[in-house]
Amino acid sequence: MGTMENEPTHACLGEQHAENGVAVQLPDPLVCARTAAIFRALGDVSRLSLLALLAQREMCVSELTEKLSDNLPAISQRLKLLRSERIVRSRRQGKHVYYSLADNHIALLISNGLEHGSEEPHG
Amino acid sequence: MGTMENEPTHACLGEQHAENGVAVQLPDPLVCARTAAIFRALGDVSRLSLLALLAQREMCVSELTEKLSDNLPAISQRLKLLRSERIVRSRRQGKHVYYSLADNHIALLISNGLEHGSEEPHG
DNA sequence: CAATGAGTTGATTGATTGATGAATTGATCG
DNA sequence: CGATCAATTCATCAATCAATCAACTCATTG
Repeated sequence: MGTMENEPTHACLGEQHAENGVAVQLPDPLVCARTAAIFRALGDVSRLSLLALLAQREMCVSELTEKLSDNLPAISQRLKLLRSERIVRSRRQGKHVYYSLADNHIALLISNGLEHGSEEPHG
Repeated sequence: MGTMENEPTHACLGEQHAENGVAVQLPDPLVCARTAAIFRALGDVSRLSLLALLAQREMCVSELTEKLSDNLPAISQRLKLLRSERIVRSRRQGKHVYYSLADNHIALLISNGLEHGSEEPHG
């Protein structure tokens, strides 16, 4: 819109904000982007349910379909998205394609999240 | 399997899927829903950048606005959403409202995520 | 109590995104 | 090879979501 580039609408006029003397460092935009992408991928009930199963053991698409009482193309779509974010890995064996969590870091992220979700009293 | 209700489009016909003999337990839908909501809230670059700042120390809305070079209403909106998910807490002091991460569990979730996002080579 | 600065709320709009089902590929076996 | 089961891909449509800005609240100060 304006030629005024990036002018903040509001700001504490002239106030010094380092009240406690501790300077903060801006997060790396690239790191934030990658991390947010992962969180976004985990932030869907269907996908998270799927991952909660894969956190227990490797499973093929049809078994996931069966356990989640959903249709196979839907599961496959979700797995594709999760694989594009390197959250799951796939391995073909005959007619079946087996999926598992990509690494232990992801497994921890998921179990920590689920733990938090379990503990929450309510709201 | 009795009636036609909820018939999956595809399934491994008659195959036994517990090849390794380990039964999986379905995740609690309520836990999944709450956890997914938290992950979804973390899964946005603007919100995550904001949280990365709050992970360092408590800050008021204007300081966040300044550090993130954004406009105040936008920041406030994001904080509102994060507060509704109990990810941040707010505390008023005079004209200023100070925000911080809601609890240590959330702080860990965020720092673990960012750590993962830093390590990833790329693709 | 008027003025000002800090923050919130509400409504609208544009962009993402997830669900769905048909068509396609890949693999095994008779 | 042709049949069949497993899985992926593609395109469309509806629902969700984030940005934006004006209007409003709340607290302080002159």
